Amino acid sequence: MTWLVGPVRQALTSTRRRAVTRLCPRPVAEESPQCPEDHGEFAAPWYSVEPARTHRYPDGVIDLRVLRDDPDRVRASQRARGEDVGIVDALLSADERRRSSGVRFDELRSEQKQLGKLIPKADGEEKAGLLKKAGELSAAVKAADAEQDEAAEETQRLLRQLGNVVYPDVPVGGEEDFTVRETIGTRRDFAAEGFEPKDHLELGQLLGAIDVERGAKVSGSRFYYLTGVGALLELALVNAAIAQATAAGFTPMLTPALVKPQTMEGTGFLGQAAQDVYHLEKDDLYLVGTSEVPLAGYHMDEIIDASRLPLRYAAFSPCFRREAGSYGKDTRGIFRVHQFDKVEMFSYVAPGESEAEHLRLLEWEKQWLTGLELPFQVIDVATGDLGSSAARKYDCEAWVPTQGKYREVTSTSDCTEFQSRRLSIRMREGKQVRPLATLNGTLCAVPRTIVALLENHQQADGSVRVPELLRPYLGGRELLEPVAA
RNA sequence: GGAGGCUUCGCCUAGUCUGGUCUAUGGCGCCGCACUGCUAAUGCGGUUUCGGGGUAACCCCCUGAUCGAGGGUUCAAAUCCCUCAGCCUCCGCCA
Repeated sequence: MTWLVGPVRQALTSTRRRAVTRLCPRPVAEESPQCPEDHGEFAAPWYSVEPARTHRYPDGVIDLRVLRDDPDRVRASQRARGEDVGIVDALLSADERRRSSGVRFDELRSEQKQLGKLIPKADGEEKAGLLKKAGELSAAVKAADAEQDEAAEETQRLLRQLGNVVYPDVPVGGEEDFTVRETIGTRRDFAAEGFEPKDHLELGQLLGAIDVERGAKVSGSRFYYLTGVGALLELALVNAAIAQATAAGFTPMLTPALVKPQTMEGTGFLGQAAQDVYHLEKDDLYLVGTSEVPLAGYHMDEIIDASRLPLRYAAFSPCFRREAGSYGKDTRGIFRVHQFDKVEMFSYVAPGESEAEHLRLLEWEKQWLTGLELPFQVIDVATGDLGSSAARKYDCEAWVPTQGKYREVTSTSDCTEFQSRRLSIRMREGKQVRPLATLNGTLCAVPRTIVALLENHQQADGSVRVPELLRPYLGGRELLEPVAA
């Protein structure tokens, strides 16, 4: 492992009070004595963290100054999402109150500080007089402080309720109002091939790959075991996905599955999605529904030098979902489950870069699904179906023959500055410090990918053809074959 | 789970006992300028983040907050008290 040194490092860290003191980047230059460890092939950047100071002023979805200047943009976004529009005016007035009470506090506090300097120098009667005055001033300062705090909290509370401002060209409407961007791959004609396709559960049982009965016995409905080739298939998928992501320059990560409320809240999962999140009350920790959460939290309260962007991480993690709003939906098999594993991509980029990065994430997803030889379509998800953090979302939906439908297997969201503002993640560019953009995208959500693979690659005899991409990860196996009952 | 130590504006650090002179010291790093034929060296200046106000806007100016977080005592808190978090050391328990 070698290091960038000298002028290159200087160029990377050219700002005044830079966030990065040392880098351990991938390109090879010459030996440096500074890094104590060899990070190997997948070196994560090694750097000292510049913590962002916490502060009591509101920081939410958008810059309050932007809101003041162009409230109509936010109103339009809320309307498109089908969410509260009146909140914008409540927010504007709370902000007004916050600023005016802030001015009062500042003036009083300034006076108090000046007065405080005179006291130790004074004696006798003069001192008594000053103390009396200072006492009165102190009470006034406390009152003004409380008022300011109250107004700031109210502003914060309202600000946090706003969804991300959607892009103006996102299709408006509900779940069914998406637009199809493109359709890729060819759907098989099972009638022409002369057999009735089996669904993924039947196939999974034939192959000895999926056991939902025992999943239910041990853990309840929507739990399952992957057994035999099913278990091997997951490991193959995960390894192949990590390999693709790593080749594309992502840093592979294994992340915590339990996070603090602050992290969960900052990523936007405790708003409309809260009912879908598992909470461990005793410890006040949340089980993540996606590694997007720990990946977004990774740089929480940090300032990242612009030269280090984009930062790309690919995490493998378990995901937990209560599926509270989906009783009765997709109850058969492993399409919708409470626990599954997923390889997720996550990017930190400069705000102006987010749309381009979003398309890149989509391309990587398409590359993955194409490699698995699955027929799928790409949709631009409608405003009403976006998570609160997303300004736009593209889903890839794989064809599921036995359902006669395209079903979501990957999803990529451009969260613009939503998460970085809430988690206080910023970038330093020259003298400027400002929020950056975060994006996430599924590479491989294991159970759904298995559903699509089994159904699309099944043969008449119940065996399943392994796409070439996966063969090296399955010991060269070309076919998954039924096991004797 | 128990005991102790630590946490200061990139990094290291002074300051905490004895509250006000802290506008938080010094070093390193970095930025700018000067000087030397380049680099180096030296000198001088600068170097947290966030809010608000002034400004058409930038530079800039004024002002407030920020010494792990929150609360308390006080005219006044880096400094005293309480709660919590994180890190380190030791003990116990446990994959």
